[in-house]
Amino acid sequence: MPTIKDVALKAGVSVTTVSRVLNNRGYLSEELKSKVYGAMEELNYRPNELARSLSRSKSNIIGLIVPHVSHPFFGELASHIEDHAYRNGYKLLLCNSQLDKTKEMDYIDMLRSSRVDGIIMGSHTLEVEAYRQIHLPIVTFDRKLSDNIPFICSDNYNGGRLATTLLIDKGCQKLAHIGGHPHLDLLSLGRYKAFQDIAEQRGVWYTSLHTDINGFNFQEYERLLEQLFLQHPDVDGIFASSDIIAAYALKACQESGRRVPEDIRIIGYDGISLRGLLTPSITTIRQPIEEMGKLAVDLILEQVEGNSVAMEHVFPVELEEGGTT
Amino acid sequence: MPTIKDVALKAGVSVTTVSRVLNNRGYLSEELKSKVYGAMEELNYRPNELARSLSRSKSNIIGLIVPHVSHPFFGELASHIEDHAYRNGYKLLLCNSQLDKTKEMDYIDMLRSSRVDGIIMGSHTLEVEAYRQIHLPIVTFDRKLSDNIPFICSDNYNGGRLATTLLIDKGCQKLAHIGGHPHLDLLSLGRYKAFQDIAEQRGVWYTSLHTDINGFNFQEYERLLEQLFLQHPDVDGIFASSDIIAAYALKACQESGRRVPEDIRIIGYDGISLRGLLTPSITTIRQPIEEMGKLAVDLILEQVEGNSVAMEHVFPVELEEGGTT
DNA sequence: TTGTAAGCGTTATCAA
DNA sequence: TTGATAACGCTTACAA
Repeated sequence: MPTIKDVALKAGVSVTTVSRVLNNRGYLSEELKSKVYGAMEELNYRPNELARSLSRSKSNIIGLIVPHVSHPFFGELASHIEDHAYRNGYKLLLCNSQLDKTKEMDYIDMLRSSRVDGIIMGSHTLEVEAYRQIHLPIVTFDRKLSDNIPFICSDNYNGGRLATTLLIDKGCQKLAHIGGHPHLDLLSLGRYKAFQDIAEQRGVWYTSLHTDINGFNFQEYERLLEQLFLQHPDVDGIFASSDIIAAYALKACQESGRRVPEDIRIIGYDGISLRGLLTPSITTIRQPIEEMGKLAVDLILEQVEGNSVAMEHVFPVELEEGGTT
Repeated sequence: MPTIKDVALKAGVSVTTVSRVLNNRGYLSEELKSKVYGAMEELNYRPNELARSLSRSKSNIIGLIVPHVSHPFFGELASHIEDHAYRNGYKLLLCNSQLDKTKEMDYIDMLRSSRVDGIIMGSHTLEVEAYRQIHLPIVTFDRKLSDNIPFICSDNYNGGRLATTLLIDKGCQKLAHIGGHPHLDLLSLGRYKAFQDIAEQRGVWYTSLHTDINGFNFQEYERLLEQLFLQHPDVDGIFASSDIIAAYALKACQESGRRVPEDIRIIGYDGISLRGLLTPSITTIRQPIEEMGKLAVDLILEQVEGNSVAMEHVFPVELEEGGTT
């Protein structure tokens, strides 16, 4: 591969000049520019980003850690993050933690070693202290790690309120909530909190199930629903904390002969675009995934530029009725 | 951030020695090792991968270009690629081309500038020549670009044969195929070819629809199905070239009062894990996505190490019956 | 306006 | 067994 030296030689100038042309710094005559560009063209020269990054102490890489990109919510989020990063001249290093502590820690180390300019955390299996040690621009999703790490989330409590209220207004009398493990003190617990509050305020019976700490296991969702219907066959309203869980709930209902929404109503959370592919399409609480992804990138960029950023970024949610309520 | 120099100073040795310890090269007394490791520990030292990469001319990064990670098939594929790369000490740079020529070309340039060790291409919107110019270890999915670029695909023709045969054996008499744009000379066209061949051999009527060149637009799938049922309301068998398209077909059937599989049968392709979430679950031709992803990484690694690799990697497919046939 | 030379943090080649 | 020192390819004072 040709280097800046080769270009300089061919153009009959110094490397400094080539570098200047490359970065458009200082006064450069048109003649000089075209001479240098010509040489680059001829040699099919591509500046070595590794060298640039080393020299500038800036890699233009953002690390993204999520549990699984194959989970539709994170897939969509990652897509938006990638696109926004791209538009800002950044590259994205993709890390699936699989909610494995070791892998997540490994990745944090790798990202630091790779001198990424910032990390977007969509997975949080470690102790708060581990994140504090990162000393790099960070943004997290759905978790408040400390007072000086910005986080992005949807208005979980309001989402939970909307969902629960809808179920009750439609006449449900025995509610169930299915969500992630509460031990992970995620902000999404607000959904559950609202569920409890509203159900109690309205005097409606409710129960709750959750995945084990590893979450995101599709088979587990099936198991949970089996369990629910075994213990409480007369549940007539389910608030699932993700559209995927809601989809499994729908499936379990259909397979057990329950009519949706006549016998039992279901509402999910997230608003993934795949929800429209089910029949009936799932009623959900939509988070603005694209805007949230964009903001994550913006917050990293702001921090990279040394600007201070707000810590709390709560996005409004919207009830989107499908056919399951 | 502390550098190797700081470690050397603190340990009272030269940087060469620290580097040796870091890379475990040559004879190193236990005493020396622990002295150096101790210093690293104390300083919380992390080797700078940018510097290492520059010096070794090897980044340990693989670039992955796909149309959209948010598409379940590519999401799963990306997950497996990521995990296998991780297990081999490689990082993954994620690029969504969105089937946009400019973006794809941009990314190829970015990846070359970033000195990635290889590129896995799951998107191909450019002319063959553009890929030939890359001069880097490459692997492609579902497309043969030239005689010396290895490719990975499933046994598309056999998959198409299995799918079509099943529909006909079950009694379908008017078949429809829905797939991607045939202009992209992808190997997945083999599915359609088999569909035609078998239908003709068996003397069954058939028609075919395809997306426009940009593909992967969920709304377009809905439009295509509307069109199909308008023109051929009596179609009783659909072979969709992806499970997602099949899911939209299922939805369209259910919404138009067609009973599946009584009135019309549907079979998809891919075997994404989300297919189980639909009711009824979709019959599909399963590709071994995990193995294919792993092989992609392995083929890059082999090339990186200078070994020659086979060019054709065709994976067997499996018919997996769900409730739509 | 252009060039020289010293970094950036490693690894690798020689000597000692 | 360890250590100077020159790369790796680029940016950036500082000079000219």
